[in-house]
Amino acid sequence: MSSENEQAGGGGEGAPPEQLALIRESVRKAKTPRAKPRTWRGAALAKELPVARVLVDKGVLHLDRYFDYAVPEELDAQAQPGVRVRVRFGAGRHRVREGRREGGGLIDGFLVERLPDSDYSGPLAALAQVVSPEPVLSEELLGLARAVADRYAGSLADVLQLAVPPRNARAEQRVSPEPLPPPPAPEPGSWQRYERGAAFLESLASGGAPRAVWNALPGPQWSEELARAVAATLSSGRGALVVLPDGRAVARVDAALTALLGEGRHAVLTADAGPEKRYAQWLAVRRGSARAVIGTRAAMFAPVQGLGLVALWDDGDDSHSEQHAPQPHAREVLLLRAAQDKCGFLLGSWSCTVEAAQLVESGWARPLVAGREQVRGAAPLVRTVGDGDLARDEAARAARLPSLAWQAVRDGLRQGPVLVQVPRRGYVPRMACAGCRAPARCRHCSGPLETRDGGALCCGWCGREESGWHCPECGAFRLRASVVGARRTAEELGRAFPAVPVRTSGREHVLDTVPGAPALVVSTPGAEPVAEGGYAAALLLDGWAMLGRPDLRAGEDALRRWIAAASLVRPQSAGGTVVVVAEPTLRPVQALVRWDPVGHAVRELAERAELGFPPVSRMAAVSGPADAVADFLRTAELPPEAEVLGPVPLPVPPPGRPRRAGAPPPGEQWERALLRVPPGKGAALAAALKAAQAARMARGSGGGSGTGVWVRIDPADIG
DNA sequence: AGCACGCCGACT
DNA sequence: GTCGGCGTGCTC
Repeated sequence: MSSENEQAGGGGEGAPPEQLALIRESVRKAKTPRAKPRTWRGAALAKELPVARVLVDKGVLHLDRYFDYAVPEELDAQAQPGVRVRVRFGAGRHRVREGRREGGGLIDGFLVERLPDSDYSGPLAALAQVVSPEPVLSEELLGLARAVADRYAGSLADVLQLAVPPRNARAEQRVSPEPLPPPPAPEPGSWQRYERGAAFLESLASGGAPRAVWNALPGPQWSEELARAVAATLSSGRGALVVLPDGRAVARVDAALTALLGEGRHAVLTADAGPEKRYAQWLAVRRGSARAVIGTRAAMFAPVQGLGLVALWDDGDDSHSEQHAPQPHAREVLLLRAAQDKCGFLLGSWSCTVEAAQLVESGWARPLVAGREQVRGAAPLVRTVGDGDLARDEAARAARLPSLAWQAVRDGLRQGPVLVQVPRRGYVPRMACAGCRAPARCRHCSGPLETRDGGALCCGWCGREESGWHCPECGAFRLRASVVGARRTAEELGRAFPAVPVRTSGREHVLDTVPGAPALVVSTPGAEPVAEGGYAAALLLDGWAMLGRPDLRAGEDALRRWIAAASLVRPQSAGGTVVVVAEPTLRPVQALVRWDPVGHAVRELAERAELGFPPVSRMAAVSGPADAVADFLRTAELPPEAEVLGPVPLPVPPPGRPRRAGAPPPGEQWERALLRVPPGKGAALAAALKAAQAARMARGSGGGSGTGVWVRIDPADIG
């Protein structure tokens, strides 16, 4: 889709006569919709399809369209759709010296299409170079990138930067191995534990495109189950793609696939391989020598040939959110991909996100769940204890542990390793009702209430001050901020069991596995090692920190992390016990006890719909210096349904801390407005934001730097 | 982003 | 007259 420019480029008094002639000619020709391609003299053009439509590789939004170039005869053979090219681009090149155009820089681009003529009325510049004959940008990949750019109000070039790895000549030179013939369809194996598990595999194996939200049973079988889904898809002669949250998960599925299918059928795409190896793997996938791909989020764009299945494990893990503009989420990208390629879709997790529940609720995907007796057979016993109930035991008091928790650890250590989950530092507490601990929300827009510097209670979304707050749940008038200090508890715990080794796993040093012998394993959420034979018990100490985060997902996230830890514990029948120290009446705590993450997500979804929260409504955040945000909101032509919340001041980041994308530079005061649209209007909102951003950029209020604003669709941390 | 075009004020 | 200020708009 290239926008027609009716005016001739350049022109004016200073132009050389040759150019004036061309301008006059093009003005005359402007009435004819399709002009014959003309270029500056001297160049012999390709005889067939002499026009190349090029996507210029610049992330700037107002350049987010195609430009036509003439194909010189000598580049005719190489200039195929999908190849990387270099072109001269930039104004001020309407100078002719020695019969050749010059000026403007050489920039990279992708050749999108070859055409018989151009709808551009001016003279075309010629392609400067075909960088390599490798057609890296297929029609499918371009279509996907376009859809992702639209969904996230980003530029196509930005998305392509995520989707196509940088070229490496040596990797391109390597010969990719011949593809292996499809393997036989696998046995359903442990998929039989799920009500529709075997049918799901059969559908994949027979060329179908089933779409499922899979609530995985606790335990280590998930990676093998994913491998079987991949094998079933391969057996139908199609390709499969699995996106995983981190390197440890990739290693597990890699091992499971190798065990099931041997080497050579799947490629592993992770960021930690060097650029050459990464590109070589990517090329092997594109060339069809590996039909199955597993990897971390960058693999979501992998150019798998004849895609039959896209799968995602644990979509609630925030590492599935891309860090680079426009920050697409792997789940959303794979959704777009499944829709575009009409392939199977599998979203698996031990837990369940609200988005996953919505896919089932809307009828787009079917639930893939196990019966209650299977769940009971696989899950540990979960017990809760409020943090008021302190033990009488001296050592337990030192560790500030309730007696039930203390007993669980002591008993567990007789049988094997015991996992202790402690919160990560840096969780911001939010305001909650002092009586029932329900989160305090704004009565106008349901945003989270926060205390400002002056001590006044304000909404974090719309900025309205709240003076007469009382709890709508229980009627109490007092608020409390959540506080934590459980890391110390874990240290005390280690001191209380001096005979037992203490291992720690956390951000800096993550343990992959621990032996089955008695040990205290202290870990932050997400870093829990797998224990051989499963943990005998787990103690989840971070209730308040997890539930107190100023985030919409606090409840869902807490449940997901608890479930992830508890899934590493032996089943109840083998003595596995989990104790969670948190208020037993809270919804996520109850969901853990009943082991019902799906039910929790469904209820949460209903509540979000009622309150106008994402993912039912779609939200976007616009942040930047106050005047820039105000200007953006004034000039943007938002859809009529759009609701503007705020802007409110963002916290000023203290100096010295590394700056996050979209966050103010240290010491600077920024504001943020939230935009909200009802279901079905997300695309319109994204389009409006993209247009407004493009208009601002063209006016020179550059994006990212200077007086620009950041636009983020589906913002995280929105209270 | 660059970079030229173009329409206004000070200058040889 | 014309040199050059930077405001505006385009880049095939």
